[in-house]
Amino acid sequence: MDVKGRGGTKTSEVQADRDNDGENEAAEEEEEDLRRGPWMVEEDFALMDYISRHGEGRWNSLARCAGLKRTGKSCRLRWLNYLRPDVRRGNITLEEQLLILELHSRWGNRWSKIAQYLPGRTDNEIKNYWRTRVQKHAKQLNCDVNSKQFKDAMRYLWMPRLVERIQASAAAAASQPSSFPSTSSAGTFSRCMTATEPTPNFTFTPKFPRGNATPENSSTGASSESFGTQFSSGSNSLDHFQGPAAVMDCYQATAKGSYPEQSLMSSPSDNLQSYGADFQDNQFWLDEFSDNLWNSDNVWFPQQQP
DNA sequence: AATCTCATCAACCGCTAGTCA
DNA sequence: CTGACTAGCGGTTGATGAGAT
Repeated sequence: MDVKGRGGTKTSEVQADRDNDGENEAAEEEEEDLRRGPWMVEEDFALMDYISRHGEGRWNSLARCAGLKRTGKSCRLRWLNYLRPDVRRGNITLEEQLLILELHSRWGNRWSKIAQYLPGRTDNEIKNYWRTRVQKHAKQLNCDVNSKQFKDAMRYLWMPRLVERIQASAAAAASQPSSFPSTSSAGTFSRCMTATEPTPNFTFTPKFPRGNATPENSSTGASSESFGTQFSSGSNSLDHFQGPAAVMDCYQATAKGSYPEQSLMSSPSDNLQSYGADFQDNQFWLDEFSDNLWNSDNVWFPQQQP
């Protein structure tokens, strides 16, 4: 990582950036104490050790007290994106892809909000996924990622295809004599998860959201009982969001040309009924797109790695 | 074997909103 | 009310590794 030699401590962290473009000597004097770039193992240990003893707190003072020559901002980011015990590493699963697509269509680039519904995943990770996979493909198709065409393609082609793959994986897993240990999660989503993760070498204990606070209007938030129940436990801003299983139901129905009685989306302007009409309008374009889609599965559905 | 290209992702930046004295 | 400070968000950058040439 490039060390630009800008920034500073405490107030100067932001202020130095804004005021002097690295020419303020006082700020520079302060910042020479600060480390930037990749974290060293010792730093990670120091941060983890401090948080395990004292918990998270005010990040700037935490950084100082832990003896870290880092900004509080940097410590916070390192903890949230990498060191937190419940951070989930590894490939984004098909189910997670489906959720990301669905939630992004609903909320746009609200990465942290989307991340709340993918326990263990960070906003950064989801954002990276979107940029590297989704935007890349939009680019290949010469259409804007925010265009109606691309969104329709996602909804009518990519997402149903994801559902197919999830089902296929689930079926394959079911036919195998328990070669994978069952996870603690119940429900459609978690059943599928085992199929795409041959080596689940982590203990998945989702916290919701961000590991501690009350989940968005959920009373069952900290429970690790079930992916599914967590998703369906919210009620406020998610409205009638039914969780991954409902997402899958919707797209199964859509793929078959029928629509569920209860829309996944609560907004009248954003429900599957209207998608049906839109679908007719865009049939021609989607047909072409579909060809492209089937010919580039490796882009849409990169191989899961062990 | 060397070099180039591309994809990925950790870490940074700027900005905004919230909190508190 | 105001200003200082902090936390958190979304956008961007750059290091790195893998695959292609």
